[in-house]
Amino acid sequence: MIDPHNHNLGRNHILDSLSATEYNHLSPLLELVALSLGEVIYEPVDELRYAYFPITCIVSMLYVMESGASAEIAMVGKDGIIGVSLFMGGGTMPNRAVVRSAGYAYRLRAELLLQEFNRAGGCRNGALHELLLRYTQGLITQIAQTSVCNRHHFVDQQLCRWLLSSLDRLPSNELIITQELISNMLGVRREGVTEAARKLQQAGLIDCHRGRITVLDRPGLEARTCECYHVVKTEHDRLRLSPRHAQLPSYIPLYKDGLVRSESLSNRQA
Amino acid sequence: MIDPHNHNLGRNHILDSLSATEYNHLSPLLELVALSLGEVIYEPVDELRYAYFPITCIVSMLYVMESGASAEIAMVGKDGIIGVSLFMGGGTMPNRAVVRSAGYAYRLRAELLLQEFNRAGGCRNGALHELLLRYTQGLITQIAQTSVCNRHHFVDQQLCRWLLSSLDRLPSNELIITQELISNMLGVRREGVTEAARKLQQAGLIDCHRGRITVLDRPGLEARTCECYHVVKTEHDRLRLSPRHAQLPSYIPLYKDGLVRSESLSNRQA
DNA sequence: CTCAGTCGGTACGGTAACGCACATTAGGTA
DNA sequence: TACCTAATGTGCGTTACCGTACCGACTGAG
Repeated sequence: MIDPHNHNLGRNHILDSLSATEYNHLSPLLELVALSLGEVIYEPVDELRYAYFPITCIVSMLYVMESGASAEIAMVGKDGIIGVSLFMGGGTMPNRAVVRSAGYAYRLRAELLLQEFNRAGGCRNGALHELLLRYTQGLITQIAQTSVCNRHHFVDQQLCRWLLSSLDRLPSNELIITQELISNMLGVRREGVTEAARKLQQAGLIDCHRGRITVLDRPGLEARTCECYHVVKTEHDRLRLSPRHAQLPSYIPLYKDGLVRSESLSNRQA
Repeated sequence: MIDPHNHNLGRNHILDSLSATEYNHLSPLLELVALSLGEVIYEPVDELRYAYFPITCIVSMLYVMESGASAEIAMVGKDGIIGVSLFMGGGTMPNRAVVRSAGYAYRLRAELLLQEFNRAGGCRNGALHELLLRYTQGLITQIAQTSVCNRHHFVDQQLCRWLLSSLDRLPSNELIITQELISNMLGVRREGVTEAARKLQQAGLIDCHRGRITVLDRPGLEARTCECYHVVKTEHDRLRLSPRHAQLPSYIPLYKDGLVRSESLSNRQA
């Protein structure tokens, strides 16, 4: 069995943020598992038996509509955990978690996660408690920004955002995924993704090849994506780094004089 | 000063779910405030000084883009709390919270909220801790479903969803809001809302009149809205009612054989 | 009452994305 | 090798929504 720690595959950010004492306490309980493309971690009504800490894989939370159409709600990789409903108290979530990039993850039995989550560190809650909640706040921002992006931005921009977000969670610059799959994540037509990808390829930013996308020019993608990517990334980094109370982000996109600025709700200017 | 408890204005669900002992401990710390339309509770980088428990008001969390365009991320009324970033650990959130329906709320100083949140009940976390986290999970579902709705559903359906969600948080069947404002929440053109509202009015479901919308036929709206409303409502009720581990919802919309059902990611059928 | 400003209704050309149909090509398999 | 399927590319009519413009009507202030 491989050990990701020795193979330089990168590790899970939440686990990495634990103190040595805490990690040593937890590590014998973790089980390394290989997750393959398409594997379903949970369905809408499933009570989770495990929480997953991805290392090299990426898992998508996605909602599948009655019509069969779908949309990705959030993606989780080495930055996070699958199974927030365990410690948030709901037990289940009305969406599906599916592996969309094969790789490794640690898994932890649900009851053990809860035990660690509720373990008091001194008179307060423990480190894992704080880490998980802070990650979940970042997840909220990711979901919210996806919503905004769905509303206002072009497929081209959304594809850039999606590629960049994926890249941030992968060890290389290569994505193993078909355009059809991406279209299911973005909730658009497959042809729309093809069209957008063609533009990026013509601009020399990516190379598409039968279920494999190689990113050639990351800064180029960053220049083409919408603000949504940056908002989520900045917030994510802020929440990851700040141990207790986060410092303000250097990127402050919202102090435009838009809708509902101060007193009046109706002072909108473009 | 009015006391909402005596005026039958309804109360805040989170506070209501506390035991008598816990509520009595908290209640002297709560301050009743009147919030007026357009008031901004927090801006993206604001450290919150108070958490707000709406009673009769509705507060929207909305993101305002660089261009000035906006989109509502979630709405919070008597069902919830404004200020999740306080106990989730991030301190701030990259969006704006603004009062979009005037009314009353209790507010609680941030440090007192945190104190209560972290207060252990026996060997475990306290009731408020659990209530707040469970509410936050519902909030996640609300945000996620808004994202899905933005992607896939018509403005007509979204307007129905929005009206119904608002209605659930209001004491009467009357909304005091302009169509322009609604368009800012939904992130669409004002004319789009006018058009959709006209259809609903012609169908006899609502009555629009200069910044005032009266809902005449709630079931009619429910029949016209998309699944998104029901998903959020069902999940919300489930999370509110279940004290520890939630029972399964009676409404299970996701067991269609859509995308990424079991093994294969690419077995999509409409 | 008068007037100004807000709010809502209507129209029209433009366009991003859709639904569908079909051609092409790469890669694995017999 | 030949074949078959999955993956990608392309075209075309349709449509929901956009941007803009303009107008009528209601409301509240003076």
